[in-house]
Amino acid sequence: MSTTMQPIQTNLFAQHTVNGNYPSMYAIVDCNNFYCSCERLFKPHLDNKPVVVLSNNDGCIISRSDESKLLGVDMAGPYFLAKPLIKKHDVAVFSSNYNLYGDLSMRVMDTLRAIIGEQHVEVYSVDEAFVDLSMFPIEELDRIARDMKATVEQWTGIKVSIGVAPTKVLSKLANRLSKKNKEKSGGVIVLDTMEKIKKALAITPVGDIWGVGGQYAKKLKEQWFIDDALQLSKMSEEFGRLHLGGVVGVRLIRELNGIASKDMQDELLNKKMIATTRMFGSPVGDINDIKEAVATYTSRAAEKLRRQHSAANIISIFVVSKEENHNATFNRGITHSRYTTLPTATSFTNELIKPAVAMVDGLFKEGTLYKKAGVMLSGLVPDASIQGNLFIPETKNNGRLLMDMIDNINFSQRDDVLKFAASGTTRDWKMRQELRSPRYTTRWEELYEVR
DNA sequence: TCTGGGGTCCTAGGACCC
DNA sequence: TCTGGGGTCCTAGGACCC
Repeated sequence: MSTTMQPIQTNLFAQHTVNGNYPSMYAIVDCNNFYCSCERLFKPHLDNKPVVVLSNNDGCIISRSDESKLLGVDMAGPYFLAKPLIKKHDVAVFSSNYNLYGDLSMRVMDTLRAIIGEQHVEVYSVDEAFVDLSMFPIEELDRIARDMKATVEQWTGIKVSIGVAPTKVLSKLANRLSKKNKEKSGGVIVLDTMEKIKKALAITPVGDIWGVGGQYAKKLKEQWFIDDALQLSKMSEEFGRLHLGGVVGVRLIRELNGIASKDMQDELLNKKMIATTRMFGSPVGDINDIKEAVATYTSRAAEKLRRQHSAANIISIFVVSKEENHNATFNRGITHSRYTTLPTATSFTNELIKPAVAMVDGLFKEGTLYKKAGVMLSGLVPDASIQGNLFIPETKNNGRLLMDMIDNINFSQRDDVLKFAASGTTRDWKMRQELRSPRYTTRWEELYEVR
């Protein structure tokens, strides 16, 4: 081997830089402990106090403030296991309040769009957005990122961390490091030289790379002794193809080497699948309760469907039974599912509820307890009944008007004021949400009072 | 007693068609 | 005596994400 041989990423960077600059630079803007921050925004007395937010049904912990993390409260751990610790340290606990989080998320994203321009912002999740900064000179990026952070925090009250790098995977890596050492980074890390990138890769465990989950991390360590991101970055693209999910793995290796392989995506306006699934508040053994739940989830899914002006060709439902011979560590239950291909694509709640409820009969077993059910709509196509279509009988168009009316009323109330009879009215199966905070920003009667 | 919900992308393999 | 090959669609399942 000749001594002039360079590590592979050196060569790749050399090929893909222009005048020493990188052709692309992405920022990931990530809200810190988002759900906890939202809860705190209206309860200033919780600043610097430990806070956690629970999943639906108060099952798992899905957001922790820094103080809770320090106390050792596990992420995604079951609430009941953490309860002693939470009690002992007087941690503030909230059921999730998605109306509130959705509204604050929108404000954060609108702020980013206002600063950088709509076309350069890609909303990635409720608390994260990629921002394309390729058009700015590289030496300006640190200042721009810090300005962005300060503005978002000032306008919305939500604290954010920012990572900037030539690819999305590297920007996520930078973002993670900025959070690990907030004092030093000030919540912003810019990886704008190869030296910085290498250093960052070397101190990132392979399982903390965006796109490497538990399965891959285990495999990489056990079979190839790959522990950190720098080691993985030196593997060939073919290695990625063979062992990390085909083209997904190839892209991952390239991104680690500074070659942007995940483009900015247009806002995903139309989903390809729509699901509404829930755990029950307590196990359910009555077929009529299951039918009510399925009908309700179908209504909700159909609303989502109409909101994106789609119609579904396929509806499937599933139920999860409580496992009888369960052991303590693995009690996930068994999933039973059915699907129906509809005669024509539809977005009408009543046309979807009928087959959905009918499928329950095929799945339900007397004497079994169920803990979860769900409805999925797929085979989505544009909704032909949206504009009055001459070739569709008039009754069909009336159906569309009825759906619009129901959606408008329900949307304005943000609740199920109008629903179909099949959804029932008792709802024994409803999820628990004992600890929900008021929906300050979306319900008039729950508005935050300033004194 | 008790462990969320809603998505994405990709691949393999079978069915079917010409 | 002897039975192709390529394309496309669909479904199941595995991985990942927040």
